[in-house]
Amino acid sequence: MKIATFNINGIRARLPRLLEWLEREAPDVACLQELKCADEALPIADIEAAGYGAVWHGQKGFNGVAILTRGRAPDLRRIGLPGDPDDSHSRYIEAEVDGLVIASLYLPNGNPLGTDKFGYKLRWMDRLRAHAAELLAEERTVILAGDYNVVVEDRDVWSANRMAGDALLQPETRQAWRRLLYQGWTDALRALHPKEDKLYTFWDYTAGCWQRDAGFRIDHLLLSPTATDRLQAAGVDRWARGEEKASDHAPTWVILD
DNA sequence: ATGGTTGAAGATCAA
Repeated sequence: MKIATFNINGIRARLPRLLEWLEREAPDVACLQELKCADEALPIADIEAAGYGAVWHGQKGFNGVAILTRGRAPDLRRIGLPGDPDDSHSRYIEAEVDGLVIASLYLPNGNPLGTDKFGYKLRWMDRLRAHAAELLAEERTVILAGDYNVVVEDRDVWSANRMAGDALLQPETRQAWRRLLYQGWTDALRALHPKEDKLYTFWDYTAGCWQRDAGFRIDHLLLSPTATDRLQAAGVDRWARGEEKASDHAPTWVILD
């Protein structure tokens, strides 16, 4: 069973890229982020024609998350993280698929530092950790997949020095990541590629970042203990980033037996 | 030196 996460950066502008990737890689589950469209504007007919069902939480202009499943629609479990009824951002959706609990999440970027955007990021991470603890307490097989906007280690970015002032690699950001992981989650890509220094999943559009492989590893799949027991493979579909009119992220995936 | 690019909205913001 192949489960992927893909920050699509505008599902309408990127629809040909999405359909091409679904056909070529045939993921059983595709967690999407940055739909950048309202609920009613999602091109569901095209997705269904490609053989996928979906649940989604859109938002006009920015954010927006979805879970696509091959053959049929997933069973929706939750839209939005608990803990802040005033949070209007569409950044979390959770569904059940073949006995697995799967979440598609778009963690706040948090830039620039010195604004409430960074505080919002850290508060959102607190809420994610609280909800993740509840999922583990259910003893279900869980995959938390998405754009975490967290550079876990210095080697997960092309230049930690040049990016030192970025919200993605602040000590507070990494501390919040570790608090989440130490509940018992496994960072699937890193677990299967412990020595690989360029497991990048994102390359900025500017300054020739893609051409000189100046990337970031920020799209992650966190696996619960019983999901980790089933982990067979993990990777990044780098080819997708090199296509015309590509998203700035590449699809990132795991295979469970 | 505060650059560079993209999408969606709309004459700017978020990334």
